[in-house]
Amino acid sequence: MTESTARDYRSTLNLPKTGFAMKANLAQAEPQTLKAWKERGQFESIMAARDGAEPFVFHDGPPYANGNIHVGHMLNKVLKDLVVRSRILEGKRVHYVPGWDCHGLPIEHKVMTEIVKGGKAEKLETLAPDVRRMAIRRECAAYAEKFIKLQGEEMQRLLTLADYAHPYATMQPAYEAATLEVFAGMVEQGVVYRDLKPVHWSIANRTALAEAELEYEERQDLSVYVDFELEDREAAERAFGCEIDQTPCLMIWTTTPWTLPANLAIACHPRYRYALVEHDGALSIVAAELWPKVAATIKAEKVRMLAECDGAALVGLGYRHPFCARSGRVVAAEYVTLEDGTGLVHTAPGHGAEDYRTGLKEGLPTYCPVRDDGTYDDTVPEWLRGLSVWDANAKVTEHLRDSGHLVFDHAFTHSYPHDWRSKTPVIFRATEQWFIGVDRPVKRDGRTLRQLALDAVEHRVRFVPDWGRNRMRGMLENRPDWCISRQRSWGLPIPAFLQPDGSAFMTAASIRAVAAVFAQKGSDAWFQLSAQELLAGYDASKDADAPAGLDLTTLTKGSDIFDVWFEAGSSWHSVLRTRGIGFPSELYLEGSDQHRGWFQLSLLPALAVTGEPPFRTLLTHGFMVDKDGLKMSKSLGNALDVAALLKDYGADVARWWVSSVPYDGDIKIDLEYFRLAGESYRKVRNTIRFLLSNLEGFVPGARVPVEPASIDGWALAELATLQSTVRAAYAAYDFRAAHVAIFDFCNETLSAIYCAATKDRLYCDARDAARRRRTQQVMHDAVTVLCQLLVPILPHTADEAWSALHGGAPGSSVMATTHLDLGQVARHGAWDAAFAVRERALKALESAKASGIENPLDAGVSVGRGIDAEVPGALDALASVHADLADLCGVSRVTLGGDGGVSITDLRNEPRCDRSWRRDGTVRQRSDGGMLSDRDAAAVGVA
RNA sequence: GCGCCGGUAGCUCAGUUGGCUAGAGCACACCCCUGAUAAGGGUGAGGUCGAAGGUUCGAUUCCUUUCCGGCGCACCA
Repeated sequence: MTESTARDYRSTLNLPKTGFAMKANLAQAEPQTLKAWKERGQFESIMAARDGAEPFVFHDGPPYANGNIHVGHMLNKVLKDLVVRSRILEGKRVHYVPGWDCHGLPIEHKVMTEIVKGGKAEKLETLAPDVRRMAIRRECAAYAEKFIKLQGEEMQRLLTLADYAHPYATMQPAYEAATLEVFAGMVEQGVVYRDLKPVHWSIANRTALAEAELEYEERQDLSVYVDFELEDREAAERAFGCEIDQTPCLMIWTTTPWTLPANLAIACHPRYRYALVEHDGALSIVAAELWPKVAATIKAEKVRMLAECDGAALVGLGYRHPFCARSGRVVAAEYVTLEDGTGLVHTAPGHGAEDYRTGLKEGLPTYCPVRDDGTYDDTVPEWLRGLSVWDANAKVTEHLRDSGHLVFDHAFTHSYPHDWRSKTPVIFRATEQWFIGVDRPVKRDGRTLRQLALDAVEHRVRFVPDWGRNRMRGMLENRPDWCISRQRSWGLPIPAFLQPDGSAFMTAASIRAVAAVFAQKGSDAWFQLSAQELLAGYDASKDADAPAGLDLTTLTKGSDIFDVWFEAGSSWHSVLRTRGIGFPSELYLEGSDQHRGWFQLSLLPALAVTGEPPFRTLLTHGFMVDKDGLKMSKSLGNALDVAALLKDYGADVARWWVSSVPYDGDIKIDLEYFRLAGESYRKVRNTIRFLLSNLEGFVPGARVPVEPASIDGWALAELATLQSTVRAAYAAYDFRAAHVAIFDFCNETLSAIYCAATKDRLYCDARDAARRRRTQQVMHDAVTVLCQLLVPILPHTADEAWSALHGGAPGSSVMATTHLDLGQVARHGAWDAAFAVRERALKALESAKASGIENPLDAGVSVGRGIDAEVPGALDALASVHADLADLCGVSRVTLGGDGGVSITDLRNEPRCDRSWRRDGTVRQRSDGGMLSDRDAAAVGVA
């Protein structure tokens, strides 16, 4: 029995064999899979297979149709796909429609930049407004179309499953019409109104500008320190708690003297200290901390600080406007800082964003005496009327100097916004805008949108993670009215008309009439048809809301468009209801920035129009940061390219990584993580490959019975547990838990334990031995279940394995199946004891290596009564699973009995089976001359 | 500046209502197998749980402060 005489039985073994390759080659294979899916009409056939099934309504938030997709899109789209696919496997019908946000400034700005670069801007200016807008819109539409196509392909390359043949786009006529229907509903509910709001205004182009159209340049302005005299000296005495012999003044600082005619209030910080100071005989109030700086700036010589008080004490004091016949009062504002100025802020609600908010809060009018050409109207003192605001700076300053209100003036250089096209400085000017009022009662039930939204967030919407509720509640409590109008070309027109007296005409019925036109011709119709043509379907006599004396022939079209968020925020109607998919949606899933964005701006219209929140669950994910926790950005150079990732690792590995990530909070992303994900993917792949390679020749038919006391029974019970764990994890959107459970099952339960333990029987038992068939049955079940549990994460690999499992049959897809019903799987109680033995045996084997027993098959394990001290009742329990105990420990045999605990016996002196390499006590020379164990002799068919 | 979230082994993460020697995977070290082989298996070494206070018999877990990072909001009169 030396090595030279050992016979080679290799050819008699059932060695693993499969066409399922070890190397996945995803970058090459996935595009082909994708092509095959498309040719087969995978999405359509899955929808057909789920025809009549219970729907799971899930709705895609539209990304902006601009640029290539980035890792943030990848995360978002893959997470969504995990939901789509896992619900389909549960038998649900998921009609998931991908969408794009098309309108808006980023595209218009990009297109305008091209036009300016191409030298076509001047020509554009010569066109009539509608013609010019159409020219811009055509370019924008083409741009959006291009990126919808590009991004759609990139998203499909991620192997996401959706109705890509029929996406929604906010610029589609049907979508636009549906958006107007939502708007009509809101008008009907009485929450839409028109009011003044300050915006960046280009005097040169007489148009409002968005932040992105501003260029900040250095500019020299006149900065002035101005005294506003208090109305009531006694009130000042009370505030400072001392006697004052002359009426003090509030000293403000501004770099825009031209806004002083619109001054309605002076803001102070309620918690700062303010000082009453005497300077060269005058008495002023400024922030205590700033006084030394101010005193130096205004070159005051004789200064004296008389008293101090908190800003809160000043609030409510009245003052006289230095040159307008009215008074103002002191208000509190948290935004007041001590960096510049005097700590008292000149407030003109018609000329500043923060001033405007303060004005709203304090009930001040949004007063703006400046007309669209930058000149004052007739509400200002006569000496200013008709004057340009730029000329007014000097004039106002002179006037203040003459009246003794000017404390100091000097030239001041600062960064100031300019119109990017005309390069002229812009001003803040209040203009008429459309708003959705969150504190106006909704006609249907009398509560306001804010109340409805807070109630929905509190009681009617589930948040994943839960803290999203707090966050959204906070935002809803504080949000101002929603300004929905923009003064741009690339967007959905607000279908308002102007009457000859300048008032707006727009009713629910008139909006619906325009919507019908848009449904046919798209919103371009607004620029191509006359007001009368647009309202052809409108009958004022049937419209109870029509204003008295309405004459349609005198109407002209308004020129505002919607805030793009209104369009996206209408998708619950424009897509879900219009397409009959279902309402409300079970789930909206976006980045946590959408608490303020899409979530909130979908919630408000839906509540106004239907009284229902458009979603039952809001799931948010965090943002990608680099491995040091810093934000991804092109300028930092730490951004990863999706196309490169797919080329290097493939979509399945990328998805495997996404599924492993705890998505609330920041998500660290780095190339290294993809390499690691690739390795753990390979582990799962190889495990499946091993299972498949041992199923060759196994014909699934009548189920082979699986005894709970066998290792196969144990594995089947583990499989059943895995299945329910992973399904529950998917149901709870806990993809990471699903990922970890699947990985641990493949790595530990299967690869380290079950596959290792069953190798011997798979290779050495007779091909059709009952024991081998039983193991194959469980392995077949395992591949089936794993494919189904994995397909949401690894759609390509799962289908590849599925095809291998079914004899390479092309055209079959796991996605067409529902989870295998494993039935009631009994769990035998003896396995806990068996694994306790295994753990001790492995440790003992490790130390036995020192005494020369290096191969576990050269060892036996004996388990005595001693084990009961550590694991009560173990020895008796082990008797029932004795048959598979040696395989479980990887040794040649296990003997039970005696007094010891778990110990290793050296079997190197016993004969070794030439075929199975085991020393199980039955090995002897057989009729063919080989040394074989009983089992192997029978398998080979020798006596 | 304000609101929300996170900071546990080299890395990615678990740690239920405060309580047995703080867990897992990867990576690492050593070893085995060579009939899953550009595979597989075993054993082991890694942590003052961001920092500082406090409550408690006891705190990674509760409270306060602080530092670092992210998202959102606001701001530069």
